[in-house]
Amino acid sequence: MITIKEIAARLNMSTTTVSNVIHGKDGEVSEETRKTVEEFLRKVDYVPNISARNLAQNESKIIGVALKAREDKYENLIVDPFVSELIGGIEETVRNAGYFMMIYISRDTEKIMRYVSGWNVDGLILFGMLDDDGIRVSTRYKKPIVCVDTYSIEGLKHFTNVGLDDEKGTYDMVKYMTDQGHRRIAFLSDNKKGVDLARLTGYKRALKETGAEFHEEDFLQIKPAADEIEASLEEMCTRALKYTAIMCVSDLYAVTMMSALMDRGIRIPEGISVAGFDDNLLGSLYRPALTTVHQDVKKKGVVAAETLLRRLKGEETERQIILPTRLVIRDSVTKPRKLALAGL
Amino acid sequence: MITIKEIAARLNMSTTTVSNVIHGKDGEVSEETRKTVEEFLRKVDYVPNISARNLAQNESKIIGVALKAREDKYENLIVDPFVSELIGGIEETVRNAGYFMMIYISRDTEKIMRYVSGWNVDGLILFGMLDDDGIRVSTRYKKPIVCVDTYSIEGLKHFTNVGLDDEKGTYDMVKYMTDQGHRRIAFLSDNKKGVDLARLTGYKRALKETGAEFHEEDFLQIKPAADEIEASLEEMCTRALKYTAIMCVSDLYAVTMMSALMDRGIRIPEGISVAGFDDNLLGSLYRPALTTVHQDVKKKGVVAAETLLRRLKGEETERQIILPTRLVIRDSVTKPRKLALAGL
DNA sequence: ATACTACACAAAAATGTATTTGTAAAGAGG
DNA sequence: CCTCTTTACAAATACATTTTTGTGTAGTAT
Repeated sequence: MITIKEIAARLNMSTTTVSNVIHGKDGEVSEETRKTVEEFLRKVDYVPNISARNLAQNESKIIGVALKAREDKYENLIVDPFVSELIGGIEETVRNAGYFMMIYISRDTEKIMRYVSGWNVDGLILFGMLDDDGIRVSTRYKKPIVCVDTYSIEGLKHFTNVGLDDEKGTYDMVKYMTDQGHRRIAFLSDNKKGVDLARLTGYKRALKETGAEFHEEDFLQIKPAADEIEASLEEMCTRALKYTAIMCVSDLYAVTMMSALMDRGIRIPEGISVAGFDDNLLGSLYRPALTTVHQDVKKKGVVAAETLLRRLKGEETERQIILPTRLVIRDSVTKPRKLALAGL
Repeated sequence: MITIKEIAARLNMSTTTVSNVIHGKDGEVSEETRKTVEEFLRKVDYVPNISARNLAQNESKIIGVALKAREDKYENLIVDPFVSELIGGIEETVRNAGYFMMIYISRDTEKIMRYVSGWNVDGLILFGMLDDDGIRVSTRYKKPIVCVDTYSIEGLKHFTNVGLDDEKGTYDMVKYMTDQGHRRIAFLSDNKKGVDLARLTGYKRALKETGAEFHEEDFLQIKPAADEIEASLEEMCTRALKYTAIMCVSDLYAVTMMSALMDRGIRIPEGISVAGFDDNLLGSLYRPALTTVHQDVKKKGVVAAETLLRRLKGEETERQIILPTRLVIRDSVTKPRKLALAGL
């Protein structure tokens, strides 16, 4: 790779002049030499060394995306459709602004932050990082941070968050179900933290408005780990018979559940109605097509990145940006059947 | 961020000594000073500046992943399940070897290669880049390149390729179908290039062995662009009636097709058998569960990355690495029905 | 006692930029 | 004609490392 220095030498001028041409500092350089240099640059196909530039300017033009891996889910987070769509949105935005995206995945937040400092990353987008440990580590980092989908109280104090009105999402959907006549509605998820908790809360609120009461047993806790999923599904299906509808915390679980139910001879939606949350390809291609709560994941990434970029330009930004949800009515929810186990 | 220089100043020693401790060059430094330095390093939480290191060593510890975006598919490539799984495999491998992954997506190969040189990327993984233009640009880059799934003759001359036995994959599946008694089998894809061509070839070969002849009309060309997909699906479904089975070039298309057919009252597999290729989550969760050709996409990424890393260590590697496929028999293919339009 | 070697560290150079400071030459204003 | 400013460029410095070369001291061999 040819360097600015070498170019300067070959043209018998100083690096300053070449650098000035490259940065289009007109007025600092005569029309004639500008042309000479520009022509030469094109001829030798000059590309500036970014490491050197970073060093000289003390900025990296890198946006870091830090993902804390969870034990039980996918062994590799990027494969999660949510994550890949999110990253897609970030990448596109960041790239168009002349930045690069660098992804860090680990369970070890310390390690993540070492990379981040090592590369002198200009700004950081956090996903799934904000447990107590993650917050402690992240606050040490003195550059702009935006996090996605965090409900950590402590985290919200420190960082800008881009999230979703999760609570309203499930509220609207469960309201839609109760309007259809459903009264016995279960909620299926694998945990009760963060996003899942918010969705659970919306479900409870809508349920309460019908006068129905939430019992702990209405929470179907699925175990997604590969060695437990089959047994878990078996249990879910038996317990599901007591309900006319299931509100699932994600499309993935909704589709998984529908398949498990159909495998056991239960028809969807005639037997049980099932609703999802996210609005993936998965649910739209499935038959019956999934009734679900739409969120624009890519946009989440775009907004997170845009917000970060604005912070990098010195602008102040909102502390919380909440994206809206929207009901997508398809075929997996209908009016309730008579209860299979009537009288329960 | 504290620098080596500052540390040296504070401890009244030279940067050389600190650097030697950091790099564990025993024998170059006394036991005592080593301890002093190590302790101090820990205390101030020193992290080396990677840009500076890159500059000094003329290596970046970055593995670039270059993806040439296609017009008609997803607006953002990372969202493609294949791509995200591939990237997942690469990221994991590369990270464990102490490298970083940097993704470049563009339709403009020139632009991609400018980034690559700018960052002084140590090695490159190419996907979908090797059209004529891409090859011209890529061969200018003088560091190791590994490409994934390329069938470009010219490309194979220049670079190591990690691919799949696509031809055998469809061959095996179509053989399985003909063994079940199918004779009229269509092939569904959106193009006839590269991977798709190889899969088409395998299909033709298996077909030929039954004595059946391939007619151009047996190739169902789907148009996946958002504004054409509906009309295209309508056409596909009508044309599909002349067959007892469809070999689809991907799980995504298989599932899309199954839904379209079922929406028109055709039962799968009783009405028409459908087979896919890739073995996604999509197909395994669908009902009827998709009979498909399995490939290990993540492994493709891992192998590509490993091969590249070996090249970086100076090892010679094979020019072509072909991963195997495997039939996954589920529920979407069964023995043929009587032909709906018998006598055609 | 002299020369050589090993040790432990320091000083300096190099990596490729950007930026700051410096400097001739030309032109303008009085 | 002298001073001041502008123009167009050059030289030097800084960025944080790594690497090469240098140096003083102590120990060892002759």
